[in-house]
Amino acid sequence: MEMKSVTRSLRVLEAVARHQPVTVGELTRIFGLPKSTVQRTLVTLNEAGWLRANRKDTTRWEIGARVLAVRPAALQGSSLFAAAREPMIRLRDALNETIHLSVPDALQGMVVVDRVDCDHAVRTYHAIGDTSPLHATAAGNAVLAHLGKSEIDEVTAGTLEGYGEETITDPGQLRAELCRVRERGYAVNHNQYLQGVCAIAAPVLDGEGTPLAAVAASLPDSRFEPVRLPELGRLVAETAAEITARHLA
Amino acid sequence: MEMKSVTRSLRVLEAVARHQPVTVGELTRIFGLPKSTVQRTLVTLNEAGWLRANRKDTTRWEIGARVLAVRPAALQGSSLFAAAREPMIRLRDALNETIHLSVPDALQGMVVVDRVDCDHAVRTYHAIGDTSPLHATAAGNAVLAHLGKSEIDEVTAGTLEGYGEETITDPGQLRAELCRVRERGYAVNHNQYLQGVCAIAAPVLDGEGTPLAAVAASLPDSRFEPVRLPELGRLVAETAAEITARHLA
DNA sequence: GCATAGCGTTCCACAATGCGGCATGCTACT
DNA sequence: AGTAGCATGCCGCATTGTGGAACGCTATGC
Repeated sequence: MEMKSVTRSLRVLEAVARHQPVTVGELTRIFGLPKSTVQRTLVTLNEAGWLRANRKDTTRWEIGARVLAVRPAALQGSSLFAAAREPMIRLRDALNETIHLSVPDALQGMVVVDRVDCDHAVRTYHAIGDTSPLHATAAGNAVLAHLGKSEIDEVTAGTLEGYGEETITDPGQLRAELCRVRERGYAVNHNQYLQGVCAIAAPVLDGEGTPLAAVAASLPDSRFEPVRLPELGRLVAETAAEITARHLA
Repeated sequence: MEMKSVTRSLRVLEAVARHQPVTVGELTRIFGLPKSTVQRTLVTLNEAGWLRANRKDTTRWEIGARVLAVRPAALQGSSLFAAAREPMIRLRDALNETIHLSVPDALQGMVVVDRVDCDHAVRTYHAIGDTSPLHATAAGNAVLAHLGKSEIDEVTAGTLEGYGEETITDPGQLRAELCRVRERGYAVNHNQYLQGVCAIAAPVLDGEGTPLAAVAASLPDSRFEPVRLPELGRLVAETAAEITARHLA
C-alpha cells in the first residue's frame, strides 16, 4: 500500500510551496531525484491545476489557487474563521500582542490557521500552517483540557517530549495542569516549547463542548508580566467565548 | 506524461474537501471507481498527512491540516492577506456589503481568497477558493486593466464566453471598458457573470504596478443604485490603495 | 434468530504504468 | 566559439498500482 508516485508528488508540492517560485533543477537538488522524474511530477501537478508556471519566469513553478478550495472541515465555509476574525483583532488592539487561531489536527498537534500581528519591534512569529505539540503549548493545553478523559489519556500515554527546562513531561503533572486550565478558563505557556516564547490561550467550543480551536495571545518572554496574567487570561477567555458564541449563531 | 494515480489522488482529495466527512463508499459512488482503488488512495493520502480519519466516526475521512502550509505565492507569509484584512472590514462597515479579496490564477480566472460578510438577509455568496472569469467580473476587470498590453491581448484573443445579456463578449468592447476602468480607478460588474449579482472592484498593485489582487464589494442587483456608484467606487478604490500601501510597508 | 444488505478492509495475479539514464536543444556567460 | 547549466523529450525495463473477488463485520428486516 504505497503509491510511491503519489507520496512523492505531494512532497514535491510541499517543497514548491516552501521554495516558490522554484525551478526543476532546484527541486532535483532538494530531493536528489532524477530530473526527468521531478519534471514529470511537476507537469502532472500543473495539469491537475495545483501548480502553475510563474508569469515572469515560466520555468519557475509556484502553487496554484486550486489548493484554496481544499481546507480542513473546521474551516469549511470559513464560518469559524470569519467568526474569529473580528474578536481576534479587538484582542490584539487591547493587548498589542500577536494573536493566533489554531485547530487541533487529529490529536497530533495544533496547527496555526490565522494570525493577527501586534506592532512591537520584538514579536513572536508563527506562520500559518505551522504545527506545535499539544502538551507543551498554551493552545494545545486549552484544547486538551476540554477533551474527554479517554482522549487525554491517549495523548498522555506516549512519552511527552521535552523541549527545555519548563516542559511538563510527566503525565500526572500534565493532567493536574489541565485541571487548573479548566478551572480558570485559560492555559498558560511559559517557555515550555520554544525558548523565550510565552502564550495565553483559551478554547473555542462547539455546541456539545468539544474544542474546535484555540485563541492564543503570544508574546516574548521579555514582555511577560506574571502580575498581569489574570487580566490577560480573562481577556483571552472572553475573546474565545465571543468566538464560540458567534460561531454558533 | 500522465501519472494517473497522482491525478486521481488529487481529485479524490478535492472530493473529500467538498464532502467531508466522507466514507469510502460515498467516494466510490461519486467516482464510479473500484472500492479498493479509492481505499488505497485514501490510505496513501492519510499516510502523507493530507487526510485524516474523523474523530467521532473513524471510517469517515476529512482534510488534514497539512494543506494549510501549502498556499499560493501571493499569500505566502500572508502579508497581502494580513494587509487586506482590516481595510476590508472597514469597507464592509462603511457599505454593509460583502467584501471579497481575489487573486488572479495564471490568467485563467480570479480566485476568492478572503471574504468579509455584510449582515443583510439578502446577500451574495462566494466561498473561499471559488473561481470566476477575468473578462466578466469586476475583480477580473480590475486586474486585467492593469496588465500589459500583451497580456490583455492574450486574454482577449480567445473567445470570450457569454454568461447572459450583459456579458461583454467582444474583444474591442472589453478593451474599451478596461480603459475606462483604468481612468476612473475601479471596475463595475452589473449582471455580467452571475445573474442578480453586481460588484465594484479595484486592484491591489505591487511596487512595479503589477496587479496582485482585487478588492470587490459584491451586492445583489436589488441593492445596486447607479447614483451611488461614484461614491462606492471611490471607497473601494481607496480601500485597495490602502491595502497596496500597507502591503508595501 | 436467521437471512440479507451494506459497509470497510484485505488479498493477489496480471500488465499497465511510471522510472530514470541518456540525448537533445536552449540560453547565458566567458 | 566554447562551455556550463538549464529545461525538456525519449524509450526499454521491471516495478507499481490495478480492480475483481473474497472476507468479516454490523445493522436491518423478516
